[in-house]
Amino acid sequence: MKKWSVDEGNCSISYTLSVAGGRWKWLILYKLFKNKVMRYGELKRNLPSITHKMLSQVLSELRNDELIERIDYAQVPPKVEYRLNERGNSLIPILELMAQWGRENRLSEILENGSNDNLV
Amino acid sequence: MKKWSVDEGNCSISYTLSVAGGRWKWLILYKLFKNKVMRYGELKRNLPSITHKMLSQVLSELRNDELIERIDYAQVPPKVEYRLNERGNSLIPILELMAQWGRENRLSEILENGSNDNLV
DNA sequence: CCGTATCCTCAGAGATACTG
DNA sequence: CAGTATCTCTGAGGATACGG
Repeated sequence: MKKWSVDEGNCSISYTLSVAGGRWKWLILYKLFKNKVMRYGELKRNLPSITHKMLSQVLSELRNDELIERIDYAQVPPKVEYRLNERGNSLIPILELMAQWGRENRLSEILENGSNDNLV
Repeated sequence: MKKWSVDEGNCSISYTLSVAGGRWKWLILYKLFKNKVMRYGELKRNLPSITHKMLSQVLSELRNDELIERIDYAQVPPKVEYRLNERGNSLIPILELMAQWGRENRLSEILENGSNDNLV
């Protein structure tokens, strides 16, 4: 059985989750959306608790699912950039709503433990 | 380390994912949105590959995160219903976009293997 | 700097049985 | 019917090293 079934519940939302689900994908897509284009190491630094292996694995999956584009400058030392492609860009409305919902619904926690400014 | 960090990347989208992330939550929220109110067994039947334990665990988490409401009719045999509460309803725009994106972007696969009608 | 391969661990998910 | 507890075990994910 495939872990993130494309058809679970005969529901089109399952397909969306099958390409963008999991712990990291939405987050990475959002980072790429906000920064337009990012290098591998830049992404890594922006996601403190992702591991090397995880990041390259997830980037590879996103590429296979045709959501991002990989630009290899074929130089030494290597320089590789990632950006959303057209299909990836079509997810932006979802990303923006998710971010907006997060901002609005964290209010309670912010009131508890103080400063959580400068969130993107 | 908490698995779905609320703050990963200092990004408000992380909070959204911390309450609605994972393999099942968006899907369950979507089912509740479409059907307004569902019994436990009804949900179970609608999600073929979720296990008994998983479903009750996830429902419990959604309840703890104040996204759904549990109505116990306190009768024998038991009858329990679930529905989105107000906070849960505020996720509907996201759910609708996800479903829409899924419908539109599955086209390629549909063209390959034929009939995929009647998807919600 | 970027990416992959290998090994290994442990937490998450399944199976099953039990209770109200 | 709805939910919990226990036990087991698999495989996702971490650490590490190597390679282009």
